[in-house]
Amino acid sequence: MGTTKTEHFTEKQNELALLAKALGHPARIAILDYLSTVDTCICGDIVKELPLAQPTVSQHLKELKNAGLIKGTIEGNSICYCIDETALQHLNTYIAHISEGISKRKTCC
Amino acid sequence: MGTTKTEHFTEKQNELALLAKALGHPARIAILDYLSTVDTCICGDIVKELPLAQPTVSQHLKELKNAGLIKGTIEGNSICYCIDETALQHLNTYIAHISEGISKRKTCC
DNA sequence: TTTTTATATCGTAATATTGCAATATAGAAA
DNA sequence: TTTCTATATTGCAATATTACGATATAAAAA
Repeated sequence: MGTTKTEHFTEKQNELALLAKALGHPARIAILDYLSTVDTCICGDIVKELPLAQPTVSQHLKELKNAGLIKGTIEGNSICYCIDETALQHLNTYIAHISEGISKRKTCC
Repeated sequence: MGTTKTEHFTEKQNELALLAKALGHPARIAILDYLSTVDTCICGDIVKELPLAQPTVSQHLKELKNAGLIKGTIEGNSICYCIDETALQHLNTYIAHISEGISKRKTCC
């Protein structure tokens, strides 16, 4: 065990879970926070900003990239990372969908 | 290691990460999906709905409850679970905040 | 070319998560 | 009370995540 039984759930449920999972670490939230406040977005700046070693930050960046939450473009020697809003909008749409669903039911608890 | 270094991040970052983490499993997304479509919300129905054993579902429900995403009320013999929208709204607010931050910067990548 | 600078990957230890059988608990029904 | 029904908890095996030192890679600078 320790393995999520993804095969039993819908593709959408799995996708949303992966997206949320990528947001489920304070370092990754901190990275998004930082990226949303700066004009330039060089990887090295993120490493300096976070209280974690460079390989650890690199790993978190990879996970955010895998989830589609950020994208990176090579800029000479270094890499420019920035937020891809599309993925975030998916989450927002989902939450809105759930809220709408609830508003159509009787409140039970 | 294996332990998240929460002490280095802000309270808000940690809270949001915990919230997102709770959403970061397809079974828990499936539970929210289900709760948003039914009027009654008896725990047993959720167990029947999900392709997981009862103890596993119970564990997922506990995590959703810990994150404040659902609440449960005792209803005689059984328990009535339902979504608490407040937590979901926190996530939505955060995403909106990030989006707003981005729109104020020059697009870089 | 050699060296520096920036980032990624590998390997690994510590810890967390997932899933379930077995069992506990507690209210309802008999 | 005894039994049934609904849910939670315990214990454990399998796997995943987090963090980082050491190392690789690759472009820039010297």
